Amino acid sequence: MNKDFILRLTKYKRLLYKLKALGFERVFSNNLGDAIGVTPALVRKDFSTLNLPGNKRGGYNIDTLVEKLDKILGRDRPQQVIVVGCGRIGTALMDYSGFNTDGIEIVAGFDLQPENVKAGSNVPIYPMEKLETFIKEHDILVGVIAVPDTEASKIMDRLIDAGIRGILNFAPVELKCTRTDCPNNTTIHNVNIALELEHLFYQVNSQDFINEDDKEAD
Amino acid sequence: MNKDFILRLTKYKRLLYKLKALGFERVFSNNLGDAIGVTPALVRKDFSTLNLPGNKRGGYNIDTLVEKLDKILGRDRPQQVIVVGCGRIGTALMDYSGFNTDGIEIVAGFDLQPENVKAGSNVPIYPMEKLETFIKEHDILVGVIAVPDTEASKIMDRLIDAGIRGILNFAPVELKCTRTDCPNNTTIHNVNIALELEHLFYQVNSQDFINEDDKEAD
DNA sequence: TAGATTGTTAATCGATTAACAATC
DNA sequence: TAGATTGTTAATCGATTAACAATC
Repeated sequence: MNKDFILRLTKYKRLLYKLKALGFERVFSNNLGDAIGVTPALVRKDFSTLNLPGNKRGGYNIDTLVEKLDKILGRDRPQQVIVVGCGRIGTALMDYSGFNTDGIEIVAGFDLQPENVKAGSNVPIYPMEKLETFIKEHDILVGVIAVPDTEASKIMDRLIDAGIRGILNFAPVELKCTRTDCPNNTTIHNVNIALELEHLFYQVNSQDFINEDDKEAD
Repeated sequence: MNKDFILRLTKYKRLLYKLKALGFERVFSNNLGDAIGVTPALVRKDFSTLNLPGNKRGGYNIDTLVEKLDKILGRDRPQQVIVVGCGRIGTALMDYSGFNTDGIEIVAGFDLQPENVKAGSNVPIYPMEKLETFIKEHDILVGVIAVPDTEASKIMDRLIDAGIRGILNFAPVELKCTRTDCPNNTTIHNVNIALELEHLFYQVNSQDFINEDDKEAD
Protein backbone atom coordinates (compact mmCIF):
# COMPACT_ATOMS: atom_id res chain seq x y z
CA MET A 1 0.00 0.00 0.00
CA ASN A 2 2.21 2.67 1.41
CA LYS A 3 5.43 3.43 -0.42
CA ASP A 4 7.52 3.91 2.70
CA PHE A 5 6.25 0.68 4.14
CA ILE A 6 7.28 -1.36 1.12
CA LEU A 7 10.63 0.36 1.01
CA ARG A 8 11.20 -0.64 4.61
CA LEU A 9 10.36 -4.24 3.79
CA THR A 10 13.06 -4.45 1.15
CA LYS A 11 15.50 -2.81 3.52
CA TYR A 12 14.70 -5.29 6.27
CA LYS A 13 15.17 -8.10 3.82
CA ARG A 14 18.55 -6.90 2.58
CA LEU A 15 19.80 -6.29 6.07
CA LEU A 16 18.61 -9.69 7.26
CA TYR A 17 20.46 -11.40 4.43
CA LYS A 18 23.62 -9.65 5.50
CA LEU A 19 23.13 -10.58 9.14
CA LYS A 20 22.49 -14.15 8.12
CA ALA A 21 25.69 -14.21 6.08
CA LEU A 22 27.48 -12.98 9.18
CA GLY A 23 26.23 -15.96 11.12
CA PHE A 24 23.51 -14.28 13.17
CA GLU A 25 20.47 -16.32 14.06
CA ARG A 26 18.25 -13.85 15.87
CA VAL A 27 17.70 -10.15 15.87
CA PHE A 28 15.75 -7.63 17.95
CA SER A 29 13.43 -4.86 16.76
CA ASN A 30 15.97 -2.64 18.35
CA ASN A 31 18.88 -3.71 16.12
CA LEU A 32 16.83 -3.54 12.96
CA GLY A 33 15.49 -0.13 13.85
CA ASP A 34 18.95 1.29 14.44
CA ALA A 35 20.28 -0.14 11.20
CA ILE A 36 17.61 1.17 8.88
CA GLY A 37 16.93 4.34 10.80
CA VAL A 38 13.48 3.83 12.29
CA THR A 39 12.17 3.26 15.80
CA PRO A 40 11.98 -0.27 17.18
CA ALA A 41 8.26 0.30 17.63
CA LEU A 42 7.82 0.73 13.90
CA VAL A 43 9.76 -2.45 13.19
CA ARG A 44 7.49 -4.38 15.50
CA LYS A 45 4.42 -2.75 14.01
CA ASP A 46 5.54 -3.65 10.50
CA PHE A 47 6.25 -7.25 11.42
CA SER A 48 3.01 -7.56 13.28
CA THR A 49 1.13 -6.16 10.27
CA LEU A 50 2.71 -8.88 8.18
CA ASN A 51 2.16 -11.56 10.79
CA LEU A 52 5.88 -12.13 11.14
CA PRO A 53 6.24 -13.84 14.49
CA GLY A 54 8.77 -13.01 17.19
CA ASN A 55 9.54 -14.39 20.60
CA LYS A 56 8.76 -12.28 23.63
CA ARG A 57 12.19 -12.88 24.98
CA GLY A 58 14.30 -14.10 22.09
CA GLY A 59 13.53 -11.52 19.42
CA TYR A 60 12.99 -12.58 15.82
CA ASN A 61 14.41 -15.60 14.07
CA ILE A 62 16.31 -14.42 11.03
CA ASP A 63 15.65 -17.50 8.94
CA THR A 64 11.93 -17.19 9.47
CA LEU A 65 11.95 -13.50 8.69
CA VAL A 66 14.00 -13.93 5.53
CA GLU A 67 11.82 -16.75 4.31
CA LYS A 68 8.57 -14.92 4.91
CA LEU A 69 9.84 -11.61 3.56
CA ASP A 70 11.07 -13.33 0.42
CA LYS A 71 7.63 -14.75 -0.04
CA ILE A 72 5.93 -11.43 0.61
CA LEU A 73 8.28 -9.66 -1.76
CA GLY A 74 7.55 -12.28 -4.39
CA ARG A 75 10.91 -13.92 -4.51
CA ASP A 76 9.43 -17.38 -4.50
CA ARG A 77 8.19 -16.63 -7.99
CA PRO A 78 10.44 -15.83 -10.96
CA GLN A 79 11.16 -12.10 -11.13
CA GLN A 80 11.68 -11.69 -14.80
CA VAL A 81 11.95 -8.29 -16.42
CA ILE A 82 12.13 -7.12 -20.00
CA VAL A 83 13.70 -3.89 -21.17
CA VAL A 84 12.14 -1.96 -24.02
CA GLY A 85 14.59 0.35 -25.73
CA CYS A 86 18.25 -0.64 -25.81
CA GLY A 87 19.98 2.71 -25.90
CA ARG A 88 22.45 3.70 -23.23
CA ILE A 89 20.10 3.37 -20.30
CA GLY A 90 18.57 0.16 -21.53
CA THR A 91 21.91 -1.52 -22.12
CA ALA A 92 23.24 -0.16 -18.85
CA LEU A 93 20.47 -2.03 -17.09
CA MET A 94 21.11 -5.20 -19.03
CA ASP A 95 24.81 -5.05 -18.22
CA TYR A 96 24.21 -4.51 -14.56
CA SER A 97 24.74 -7.70 -12.63
CA GLY A 98 23.60 -6.52 -9.22
CA PHE A 99 20.01 -7.60 -9.79
CA ASN A 100 20.72 -11.28 -9.55
CA THR A 101 21.32 -11.15 -5.85
CA ASP A 102 17.77 -9.91 -5.48
CA GLY A 103 16.39 -12.66 -7.65
CA ILE A 104 15.62 -10.23 -10.43
CA GLU A 105 16.55 -11.27 -13.94
CA ILE A 106 16.45 -9.27 -17.14
CA VAL A 107 15.44 -11.84 -19.68
CA ALA A 108 15.19 -9.84 -22.90
CA GLY A 109 15.68 -6.48 -24.54
CA PHE A 110 13.66 -5.03 -27.39
CA ASP A 111 14.78 -2.47 -29.90
CA LEU A 112 13.86 -1.17 -33.32
CA GLN A 113 17.31 -2.12 -34.61
CA PRO A 114 18.42 -5.09 -32.55
CA GLU A 115 21.38 -5.59 -34.83
CA ASN A 116 22.80 -2.18 -33.92
CA VAL A 117 22.67 -2.70 -30.19
CA LYS A 118 26.01 -3.13 -28.52
CA ALA A 119 25.44 -4.67 -25.15
CA GLY A 120 28.11 -6.39 -23.17
CA SER A 121 25.67 -8.74 -21.49
CA ASN A 122 24.25 -11.92 -22.86
CA VAL A 123 20.66 -10.82 -22.62
CA PRO A 124 19.08 -11.52 -26.02
CA ILE A 125 17.76 -8.55 -27.94
CA TYR A 126 14.71 -8.89 -30.14
CA PRO A 127 13.00 -6.61 -32.65
CA MET A 128 10.00 -4.61 -31.47
CA GLU A 129 7.52 -6.82 -33.31
CA LYS A 130 8.28 -9.70 -31.00
CA LEU A 131 7.32 -7.73 -27.90
CA GLU A 132 3.79 -8.96 -27.41
CA THR A 133 4.40 -12.61 -28.18
CA PHE A 134 7.42 -12.74 -25.90
CA ILE A 135 5.53 -11.22 -22.99
CA LYS A 136 2.67 -13.65 -23.38
CA GLU A 137 4.80 -16.72 -23.95
CA HIS A 138 7.00 -16.06 -20.95
CA ASP A 139 4.33 -14.63 -18.70
CA ILE A 140 6.33 -11.47 -18.09
CA LEU A 141 4.75 -9.13 -15.56
CA VAL A 142 7.26 -6.32 -15.23
CA GLY A 143 8.87 -4.18 -17.92
CA VAL A 144 11.28 -1.28 -18.10
CA ILE A 145 10.68 1.55 -20.56
CA ALA A 146 13.94 3.10 -21.79
CA VAL A 147 12.83 4.58 -25.09
CA PRO A 148 12.78 8.27 -26.11
CA ASP A 149 10.04 10.33 -24.49
CA THR A 150 8.06 10.55 -27.70
CA GLU A 151 7.65 6.78 -27.78
CA ALA A 152 7.11 6.16 -24.10
CA SER A 153 3.36 6.35 -23.87
CA LYS A 154 2.87 4.22 -26.97
CA ILE A 155 5.09 1.54 -25.47
CA MET A 156 3.22 1.76 -22.20
CA ASP A 157 0.00 0.94 -24.01
CA ARG A 158 1.54 -1.97 -25.82
CA LEU A 159 2.99 -3.37 -22.61
CA ILE A 160 -0.28 -3.11 -20.75
CA ASP A 161 -2.21 -4.65 -23.61
CA ALA A 162 0.21 -7.55 -23.66
CA GLY A 163 -0.32 -8.23 -19.97
CA ILE A 164 2.44 -6.33 -18.18
CA ARG A 165 1.36 -5.20 -14.72
CA GLY A 166 4.35 -3.26 -13.48
CA ILE A 167 6.31 -0.64 -15.40
CA LEU A 168 9.47 1.22 -14.52
CA ASN A 169 9.73 4.24 -16.79
CA PHE A 170 13.00 6.04 -17.49
CA ALA A 171 11.70 8.23 -20.29
CA PRO A 172 11.50 11.85 -19.15
CA VAL A 173 7.72 11.99 -19.20
CA GLU A 174 5.45 11.23 -16.30
CA LEU A 175 3.56 8.17 -17.44
CA LYS A 176 0.30 7.29 -15.82
CA CYS A 177 -2.33 4.93 -16.95
CA THR A 178 -5.55 6.80 -17.50
CA ARG A 179 -7.32 4.14 -19.47
CA THR A 180 -10.41 2.46 -18.17
CA ASP A 181 -9.11 -1.05 -18.57
CA CYS A 182 -6.11 -0.95 -16.26
CA PRO A 183 -7.08 1.10 -13.24
CA ASN A 184 -5.80 -0.78 -10.21
CA ASN A 185 -4.09 -3.51 -12.10
CA THR A 186 -1.02 -1.80 -13.41
CA THR A 187 1.59 -0.01 -11.35
CA ILE A 188 3.82 2.56 -12.99
CA HIS A 189 6.91 4.03 -11.38
CA ASN A 190 8.57 6.97 -13.04
CA VAL A 191 12.27 7.58 -12.59
CA ASN A 192 12.60 11.18 -13.66
CA ILE A 193 16.19 12.23 -13.41
CA ALA A 194 15.59 15.87 -14.35
CA LEU A 195 13.09 16.07 -11.53
CA GLU A 196 15.54 14.53 -9.10
CA LEU A 197 18.17 17.05 -10.07
CA GLU A 198 15.74 19.93 -9.71
CA HIS A 199 14.78 18.66 -6.30
CA LEU A 200 18.44 18.57 -5.37
CA PHE A 201 19.02 22.09 -6.59
CA TYR A 202 16.10 23.32 -4.60
CA GLN A 203 17.49 21.84 -1.43
CA VAL A 204 20.99 23.06 -2.13
CA ASN A 205 20.02 26.54 -3.13
CA SER A 206 17.29 27.71 -0.93
CA GLN A 207 16.56 26.65 2.52
CA ASP A 208 15.71 30.20 3.27
CA PHE A 209 13.07 31.13 0.74
CA ILE A 210 10.16 29.97 2.73
CA ASN A 211 9.33 32.56 5.37
CA GLU A 212 11.76 34.94 3.71
CA ASP A 213 9.41 37.90 3.73
CA ASP A 214 7.54 36.71 6.73
CA LYS A 215 8.32 39.91 8.53
CA GLU A 216 5.05 41.77 8.42
CA ALA A 217 4.58 44.47 5.86
CA ASP A 218 2.95 47.45 7.52
CA MET B 1 11.66 20.35 3.69
CA ASN B 2 9.11 17.77 2.79
CA LYS B 3 9.82 15.65 -0.24
CA ASP B 4 6.25 15.66 -1.53
CA PHE B 5 6.05 19.40 -1.17
CA ILE B 6 9.13 20.04 -3.30
CA LEU B 7 7.95 17.55 -5.86
CA ARG B 8 4.69 19.45 -6.14
CA LEU B 9 6.58 22.69 -6.65
CA THR B 10 8.42 21.34 -9.67
CA LYS B 11 5.17 19.94 -11.02
CA TYR B 12 3.45 23.29 -10.63
CA LYS B 13 6.32 24.95 -12.40
CA ARG B 14 6.31 22.59 -15.34
CA LEU B 15 2.59 22.80 -15.73
CA LEU B 16 2.63 26.59 -15.54
CA TYR B 17 5.25 26.76 -18.28
CA LYS B 18 3.00 24.69 -20.48
CA LEU B 19 -0.04 26.82 -19.74
CA LYS B 20 1.97 29.91 -20.46
CA ALA B 21 3.10 28.48 -23.79
CA LEU B 22 -0.56 27.86 -24.54
CA GLY B 23 -1.31 31.53 -24.04
CA PHE B 24 -2.98 31.36 -20.63
CA GLU B 25 -2.53 34.29 -18.31
CA ARG B 26 -4.28 33.22 -15.15
CA VAL B 27 -5.07 29.98 -13.43
CA PHE B 28 -7.15 28.85 -10.45
CA SER B 29 -6.16 26.58 -7.59
CA ASN B 30 -8.83 24.38 -8.97
CA ASN B 31 -7.22 23.89 -12.40
CA LEU B 32 -3.81 23.26 -10.95
CA GLY B 33 -5.16 20.79 -8.44
CA ASP B 34 -6.93 18.79 -11.11
CA ALA B 35 -3.89 18.71 -13.33
CA ILE B 36 -1.37 17.47 -10.81
CA GLY B 37 -3.81 15.37 -8.84
CA VAL B 38 -4.18 17.21 -5.54
CA THR B 39 -6.99 19.18 -3.93
CA PRO B 40 -7.33 22.90 -4.67
CA ALA B 41 -6.95 23.51 -0.96
CA LEU B 42 -3.47 22.05 -1.02
CA VAL B 43 -2.50 24.20 -3.98
CA ARG B 44 -3.59 27.31 -2.11
CA LYS B 45 -1.86 26.12 1.03
CA ASP B 46 1.38 25.54 -0.88
CA PHE B 47 1.25 28.93 -2.55
CA SER B 48 0.42 30.66 0.67
CA THR B 49 3.35 28.91 2.39
CA LEU B 50 5.60 30.32 -0.31
CA ASN B 51 3.98 33.74 -0.24
CA LEU B 52 2.85 33.38 -3.83
CA PRO B 53 0.05 35.91 -4.17
CA GLY B 54 -3.32 35.34 -5.82
CA ASN B 55 -6.36 37.49 -6.45
CA LYS B 56 -9.49 36.73 -4.53
CA ARG B 57 -11.49 36.80 -7.69
CA GLY B 58 -9.00 36.43 -10.53
CA GLY B 59 -6.98 33.45 -9.40
CA TYR B 60 -3.22 33.41 -9.85
CA ASN B 61 -1.18 35.24 -12.44
CA ILE B 62 0.88 32.69 -14.31
CA ASP B 63 3.80 35.01 -15.05
CA THR B 64 4.15 35.87 -11.40
CA LEU B 65 3.94 32.25 -10.34
CA VAL B 66 6.48 31.12 -12.90
CA GLU B 67 8.89 33.86 -12.00
CA LYS B 68 8.68 33.24 -8.28
CA LEU B 69 8.80 29.47 -8.60
CA ASP B 70 11.86 29.71 -10.81
CA LYS B 71 13.51 31.75 -8.15
CA ILE B 72 12.48 29.40 -5.38
CA LEU B 73 13.68 26.40 -7.36
CA GLY B 74 16.96 28.14 -7.93
CA ARG B 75 16.67 28.74 -11.62
CA ASP B 76 17.92 32.28 -11.36
CA ARG B 77 21.31 30.83 -10.51
CA PRO B 78 23.33 28.57 -12.82
CA GLN B 79 22.36 24.96 -12.30
CA GLN B 80 25.56 23.24 -13.24
CA VAL B 81 26.14 19.58 -12.65
CA ILE B 82 29.15 17.33 -13.02
CA VAL B 83 29.04 13.60 -13.63
CA VAL B 84 31.60 11.34 -12.01
CA GLY B 85 32.00 8.06 -13.83
CA CYS B 86 31.44 7.99 -17.57
CA GLY B 87 30.23 4.47 -18.12
CA ARG B 88 26.89 3.76 -19.68
CA ILE B 89 24.79 5.60 -17.14
CA GLY B 90 27.15 8.54 -16.94
CA THR B 91 27.31 9.03 -20.68
CA ALA B 92 23.57 8.46 -20.99
CA LEU B 93 23.09 11.46 -18.71
CA MET B 94 25.57 13.58 -20.63
CA ASP B 95 23.86 12.74 -23.91
CA TYR B 96 20.44 13.54 -22.61
CA SER B 97 19.31 16.93 -23.80
CA GLY B 98 16.08 17.22 -21.84
CA PHE B 99 17.78 18.96 -18.92
CA ASN B 100 18.31 22.20 -20.71
CA THR B 101 14.66 23.10 -20.65
CA ASP B 102 14.86 22.99 -16.88
CA GLY B 103 17.95 25.17 -16.82
CA ILE B 104 20.13 22.29 -15.76
CA GLU B 105 23.45 21.89 -17.51
CA ILE B 106 25.96 19.08 -17.28
CA VAL B 107 29.26 20.89 -17.57
CA ALA B 108 31.81 18.10 -17.19
CA GLY B 109 32.36 14.41 -16.83
CA PHE B 110 35.16 12.69 -14.93
CA ASP B 111 36.58 9.27 -15.55
CA LEU B 112 39.68 7.24 -14.82
CA GLN B 113 40.29 6.81 -18.54
CA PRO B 114 38.86 9.86 -20.22
CA GLU B 115 40.38 8.81 -23.50
CA ASN B 116 38.29 5.62 -23.57
CA VAL B 117 34.98 7.34 -23.04
CA LYS B 118 32.71 7.38 -26.03
CA ALA B 119 30.08 9.99 -25.47
CA GLY B 120 28.00 11.51 -28.21
CA SER B 121 27.63 14.81 -26.42
CA ASN B 122 30.10 17.65 -26.33
CA VAL B 123 30.47 17.66 -22.59
CA PRO B 124 34.21 17.63 -21.87
CA ILE B 125 35.57 14.65 -19.97
CA TYR B 126 38.46 15.05 -17.58
CA PRO B 127 40.65 12.64 -15.65
CA MET B 128 39.78 11.98 -12.03
CA GLU B 129 42.67 14.03 -10.71
CA LYS B 130 41.05 17.21 -12.00
CA LEU B 131 37.88 16.63 -9.96
CA GLU B 132 38.60 18.83 -6.98
CA THR B 133 40.09 21.76 -8.83
CA PHE B 134 37.26 21.82 -11.35
CA ILE B 135 34.61 21.84 -8.64
CA LYS B 136 36.31 24.67 -6.82
CA GLU B 137 37.10 26.75 -9.85
CA HIS B 138 33.57 26.54 -11.23
CA ASP B 139 31.76 26.61 -7.92
CA ILE B 140 29.89 23.42 -8.69
CA LEU B 141 27.33 22.49 -6.07
CA VAL B 142 25.69 19.37 -7.46
CA GLY B 143 27.26 16.15 -8.69
CA VAL B 144 26.10 12.81 -10.04
CA ILE B 145 27.81 9.61 -8.97
CA ALA B 146 27.78 6.97 -11.71
CA VAL B 147 30.75 4.85 -10.74
CA PRO B 148 30.79 1.18 -9.66
CA ASP B 149 29.41 0.53 -6.20
CA THR B 150 32.84 -0.20 -4.78
CA GLU B 151 33.99 3.33 -5.60
CA ALA B 152 30.84 5.22 -4.72
CA SER B 153 31.49 6.07 -1.12
CA LYS B 154 35.05 7.17 -1.84
CA ILE B 155 33.80 9.51 -4.54
CA MET B 156 31.13 10.83 -2.19
CA ASP B 157 33.81 11.83 0.26
CA ARG B 158 35.88 13.54 -2.40
CA LEU B 159 32.88 15.45 -3.69
CA ILE B 160 31.87 16.64 -0.26
CA ASP B 161 35.40 17.65 0.61
CA ALA B 162 35.61 19.66 -2.59
CA GLY B 163 32.46 21.58 -1.75
CA ILE B 164 29.62 19.70 -3.43
CA ARG B 165 26.37 20.04 -1.52
CA GLY B 166 23.96 17.87 -3.49
CA ILE B 167 24.62 14.37 -4.77
CA LEU B 168 22.55 12.13 -6.99
CA ASN B 169 23.83 8.59 -6.63
CA PHE B 170 23.23 5.88 -9.23
CA ALA B 171 25.60 3.33 -7.74
CA PRO B 172 23.66 0.46 -6.21
CA VAL B 173 24.62 1.27 -2.66
CA GLU B 174 22.66 3.46 -0.32
CA LEU B 175 24.97 6.39 0.30
CA LYS B 176 24.48 8.54 3.30
CA CYS B 177 26.79 11.01 4.83
CA THR B 178 27.65 9.96 8.34
CA ARG B 179 30.59 12.25 8.83
CA THR B 180 30.57 14.98 11.38
CA ASP B 181 31.51 17.73 8.98
CA CYS B 182 28.56 17.60 6.61
CA PRO B 183 25.44 16.94 8.62
CA ASN B 184 22.80 19.29 7.29
CA ASN B 185 24.84 20.74 4.51
CA THR B 186 24.87 17.96 1.99
CA THR B 187 21.84 16.30 0.48
CA ILE B 188 22.18 12.86 -1.05
CA HIS B 189 19.53 11.23 -3.20
CA ASN B 190 19.92 7.60 -4.06
CA VAL B 191 18.43 6.22 -7.25
CA ASN B 192 18.40 2.51 -6.58
CA ILE B 193 17.02 0.70 -9.56
CA ALA B 194 17.10 -2.74 -8.01
CA LEU B 195 15.04 -1.39 -5.15
CA GLU B 196 12.54 0.17 -7.54
CA LEU B 197 12.15 -3.12 -9.35
CA GLU B 198 11.67 -5.01 -6.12
CA HIS B 199 9.06 -2.51 -5.07
CA LEU B 200 7.29 -3.06 -8.37
CA PHE B 201 7.37 -6.82 -8.00
CA TYR B 202 5.92 -6.54 -4.55
CA GLN B 203 3.00 -4.52 -5.82
CA VAL B 204 2.48 -6.76 -8.82
CA ASN B 205 2.74 -10.02 -6.95
CA SER B 206 1.05 -9.67 -3.68
CA GLN B 207 -1.74 -7.38 -2.80
CA ASP B 208 -3.15 -10.14 -0.71
CA PHE B 209 -0.39 -11.10 1.67
CA ILE B 210 -1.23 -8.61 4.31
CA ASN B 211 -4.19 -9.84 6.34
CA GLU B 212 -3.88 -13.19 4.61
CA ASP B 213 -4.22 -15.25 7.74
CA ASP B 214 -6.23 -12.66 9.54
CA LYS B 215 -9.00 -15.12 10.08
CA GLU B 216 -8.66 -16.03 13.73
CA ALA B 217 -6.97 -19.24 14.66
CA ASP B 218 -8.97 -20.97 17.36
C1' DT C 1 -24.42 43.91 -6.20
C1' DA C 2 -23.93 38.92 -6.50
C1' DG C 3 -20.80 35.41 -7.40
C1' DA C 4 -16.47 33.32 -7.23
C1' DT C 5 -12.06 32.54 -5.46
C1' DT C 6 -8.37 33.29 -2.29
C1' DG C 7 -6.15 32.78 2.26
C1' DT C 8 -6.48 30.75 6.62
C1' DT C 9 -8.28 28.33 10.53
C1' DA C 10 -10.05 24.22 12.46
C1' DA C 11 -11.10 19.27 11.58
C1' DT C 12 -9.59 15.05 9.68
C1' DC C 13 -6.77 11.48 8.50
C1' DG C 14 -2.97 8.32 8.48
C1' DA C 15 1.40 7.15 9.88
C1' DT C 16 4.63 6.97 13.55
C1' DT C 17 5.72 6.64 18.36
C1' DA C 18 5.35 5.91 23.31
C1' DA C 19 3.89 3.10 26.73
C1' DC C 20 2.80 -0.99 28.85
C1' DA C 21 0.64 -5.47 29.68
C1' DA C 22 1.60 -10.13 28.30
C1' DT C 23 4.98 -13.57 28.39
C1' DC C 24 9.11 -16.06 27.26
C1' DT D 1 12.23 -15.69 39.51
C1' DA D 2 13.67 -11.35 37.47
C1' DG D 3 14.64 -9.22 33.25
C1' DA D 4 13.94 -8.31 28.61
C1' DT D 5 11.39 -8.09 24.52
C1' DT D 6 7.29 -8.70 21.83
C1' DG D 7 2.62 -7.31 20.35
C1' DT D 8 -0.81 -3.95 20.73
C1' DT D 9 -3.34 -0.03 22.33
C1' DA D 10 -3.62 4.80 23.00
C1' DA D 11 -1.25 9.29 22.22
C1' DT D 12 1.23 12.16 19.14
C1' DC D 13 2.55 14.29 15.17
C1' DG D 14 2.40 16.18 10.59
C1' DA D 15 0.30 16.59 6.38
C1' DT D 16 -3.92 17.08 3.93
C1' DT D 17 -8.61 18.63 3.58
C1' DA D 18 -12.95 20.97 4.52
C1' DA D 19 -15.05 24.99 5.54
C1' DC D 20 -15.70 29.68 5.57
C1' DA D 21 -14.81 34.61 6.25
C1' DA D 22 -12.60 38.16 3.59
C1' DT D 23 -12.68 40.40 -0.66
C1' DC D 24 -12.08 41.23 -5.52
